[in-house]
Amino acid sequence: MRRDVFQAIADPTRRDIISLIAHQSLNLNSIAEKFEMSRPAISQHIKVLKECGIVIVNQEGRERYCEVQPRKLKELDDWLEPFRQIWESRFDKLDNLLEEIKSKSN
Amino acid sequence: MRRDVFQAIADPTRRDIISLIAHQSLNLNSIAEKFEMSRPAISQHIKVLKECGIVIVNQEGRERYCEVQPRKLKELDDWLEPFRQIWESRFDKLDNLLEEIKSKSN
DNA sequence: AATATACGTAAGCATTTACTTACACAAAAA
DNA sequence: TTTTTGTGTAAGTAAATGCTTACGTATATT
Repeated sequence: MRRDVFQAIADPTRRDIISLIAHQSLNLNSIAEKFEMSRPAISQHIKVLKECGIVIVNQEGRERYCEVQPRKLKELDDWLEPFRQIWESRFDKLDNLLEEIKSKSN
Repeated sequence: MRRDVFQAIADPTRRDIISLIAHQSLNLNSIAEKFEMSRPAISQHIKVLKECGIVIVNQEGRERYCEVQPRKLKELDDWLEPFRQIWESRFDKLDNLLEEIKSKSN
């Protein structure tokens, strides 16, 4: 089973979970409350996020607090780096301008 | 069928294709040559990349040149932005340092 | 005109994914 | 001690994914 950051963030629910707990750890039930799917479904998503290192789980009593490891998301940023240089280049900015002009004429 | 940038880059072959043609457009057969899977498999990957806007295809005679649209990858960058602020923060850098020290002691 | 090349796409198939319900179990509360 | 709460996990399932081989078709070459 592939279990990397790219595969983990491919699912929109998992992206929402990451955003939800980015600034404050939440226990599993609190997370699950925010979604319209079953608790076990969320539990399985957390498992994926945990296995690829995006989330770590801190047990406190019977509760499990899920905490994001933002550094792990830097792997995505690193992959993007070479492309960032391209879209920030002058030529790509020109493309952007032309695209804007075209969309305004519609 | 979901067809977004996140899902598109989840597949390692597709990421390799993007990297391969990032700086120079290539026609489909030239791309397929670089991989150990069949041409139709690559064709289907290109279709996904095309449908989500990462790649555009320019036909020249019977050849189809595949060109990356780096701007599209900026959607990823945009999603990452709020997390970038976290991993660049002082606290996360401290975490990083502690992590480094820990790994050196092994 | 016949052949070769560069594709796209359909059909089939094994595997993975994203859920569900049902159940088990440890920790906390009563 | 019994019950409630917070959770993980197993089993089942429908749909999606990533491939393959087979075939069709437009463009170029001979």
